[in-house]
Amino acid sequence: MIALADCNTFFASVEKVFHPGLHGKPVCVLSSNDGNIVALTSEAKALGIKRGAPFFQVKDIIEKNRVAVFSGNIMLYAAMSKRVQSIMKKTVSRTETYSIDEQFLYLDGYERFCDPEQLMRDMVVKIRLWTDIPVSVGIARTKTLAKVASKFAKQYKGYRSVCTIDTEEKRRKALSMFDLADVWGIGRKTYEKLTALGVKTPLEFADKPGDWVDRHFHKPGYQTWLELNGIPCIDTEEILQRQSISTSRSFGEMISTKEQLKASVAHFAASCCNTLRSQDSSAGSVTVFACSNRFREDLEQYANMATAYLDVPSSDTLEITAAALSLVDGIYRQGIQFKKSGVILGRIVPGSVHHILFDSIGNREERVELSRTMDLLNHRFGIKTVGLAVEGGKSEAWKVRRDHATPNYLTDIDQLLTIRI
DNA sequence: TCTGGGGTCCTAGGACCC
DNA sequence: TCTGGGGTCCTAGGACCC
Repeated sequence: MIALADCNTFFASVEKVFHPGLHGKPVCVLSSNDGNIVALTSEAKALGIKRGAPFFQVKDIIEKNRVAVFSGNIMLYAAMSKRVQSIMKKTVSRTETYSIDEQFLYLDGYERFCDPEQLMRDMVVKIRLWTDIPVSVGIARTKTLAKVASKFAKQYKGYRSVCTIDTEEKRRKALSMFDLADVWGIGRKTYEKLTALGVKTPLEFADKPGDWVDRHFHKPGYQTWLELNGIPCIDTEEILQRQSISTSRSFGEMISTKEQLKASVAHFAASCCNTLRSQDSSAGSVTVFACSNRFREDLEQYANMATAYLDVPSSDTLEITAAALSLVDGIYRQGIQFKKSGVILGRIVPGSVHHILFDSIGNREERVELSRTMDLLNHRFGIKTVGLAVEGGKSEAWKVRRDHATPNYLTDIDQLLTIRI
């Protein structure tokens, strides 16, 4: 059996930990640039606010109902996620991190000396006590069914945070009641296609013949079908090395000069390189993209991207930034109001330094050491204590807007929570 | 006025090989 | 005038996830 432990409305729950007065009140967390709603409590949902909605479109509801609003603070959420994860990892020996707020826990063997459901229930209580984060757990034979179970655990208080699908009867009942569009692996397109084919519930889908599913939905749909029928097939291996690393942002204000675009790209390239080195790896390709504001129909639309391949995989900020900047020359266009740009590093391989026989760069060790020293200074004295001059000053127009930010309570000694008595 | 970011996997089709 | 078959690798784009 496998369990999925899911933090309830995670980002909003973290904000509530540090703002205890918000208990039982509507809370929303915003995406980068305060653009969209990315997390919201049930109280906020009850007001008609939907996940993904642009902030400006629901501003009236938010102000009228005094909904608490926070700019997303991913550093804070990642730090809290680690604390929650560490409790889960101490509870079960084999776990797998699926996302910032979800963890799979392998329960095979535990039934020999305890009740797995009780084990999970005790874990949920402990997490609540130690971190104040509410968690729901679903237990079943496959990951997809465990996801279904966790939604039931969240939805119905009677389960006391843990729901188990361990019999054929429970599986069929759960799938007959579950919303087809909420099944893991069934997105908008697949849902539309299934509906058009007359399939209305996950149970009807699971009861279709396998070759019918394979013909219409190929491998991904077939895997979901197997999992819904209790046959595990979604890979359980931990992904040790990421295949790409990217940084991109929508700008606070649109920009039009090549210098500004280059400053943003240099900034994102440096950020990608930092991630690259932090996991002791190198990249073999650099992709740069930039585009205009797709919502402004009155302006000329433009989007372009370009990729450079490095002779030797590298994690050197100077080399990768230089490659990224020369790509900007190819995709920049005068007269375009740019709204977003980004850098994607690909062909990731282990190791920070690589060599070939005939190398145009002779001192790779020293150059990566220079980059590492910059990482160290920025870590010790704050982000962007040192950087490349081409990244520009602190108040660039392309910087994001964060009007409702919570401090980094857990990761910055200067931003600890202050309590007045 | 204001509309997110970071990933993975699959597939079709083109380029290339013998 | 007639112009194959089988295979691999790579890439772009789509679909999906949180």
